[in-house]
Amino acid sequence: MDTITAFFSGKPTEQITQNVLGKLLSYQSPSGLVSGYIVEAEAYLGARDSAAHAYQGRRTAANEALYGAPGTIYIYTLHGQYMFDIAVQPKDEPQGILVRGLEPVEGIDIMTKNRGKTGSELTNGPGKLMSAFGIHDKQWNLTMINAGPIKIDLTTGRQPRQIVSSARVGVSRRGDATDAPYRYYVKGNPYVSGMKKRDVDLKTHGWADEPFDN
DNA sequence: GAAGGGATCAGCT
DNA sequence: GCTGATCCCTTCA
Repeated sequence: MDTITAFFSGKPTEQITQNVLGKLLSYQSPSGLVSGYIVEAEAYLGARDSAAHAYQGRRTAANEALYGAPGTIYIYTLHGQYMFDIAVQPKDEPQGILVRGLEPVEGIDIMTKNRGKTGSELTNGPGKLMSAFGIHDKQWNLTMINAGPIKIDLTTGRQPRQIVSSARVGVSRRGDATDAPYRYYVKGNPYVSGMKKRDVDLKTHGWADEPFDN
């Protein structure tokens, strides 16, 4: 079993979602390399999760990637924005992780140009981070992570000081699972969506290792 | 700096 | 037609 398969299966999706926090997500874009540490993600638990795209086994051309092998990339649009998911659990078990926030590392100049914004506004939301990466289509939907230009580095990365869980964003009036605490984020990181300025830890950005200057 | 509402569009039904 | 796993701008503090 390769490392991607092992990382994205064999344990509860809630746990995998917490494990991706601090991992480096990168994209070798036509304009250059862009990357960032994952600081916020949500778990979607498939057929039994009333907030999930695969609730009650719903399966269409659009959400087919959720049924793929662990590590399959699921890209879909919402309100004209592109969202980035990673399918987890074995093939035909349609669970997934939505990446909602990144702390930029490489290609910050490219992301600034793509977004027309600066600072935490670069990547503090699921549509924003895709826009920052310059991804405006579903070209990589259904492809495997680490097999193409989109990669996740499972061997290095940073350690969150504290992980906070909350209800998922944008899933009001979605049945029993509406209030389930399947959103996880790095406490105090400025690139978490909706993070209030007074809750940001300017010194560490919520990481346990080396401190920041800015 | 918080809150509210319009924009926007692919993928259903 | 209608609906969001959203974003952005405007308004009011």
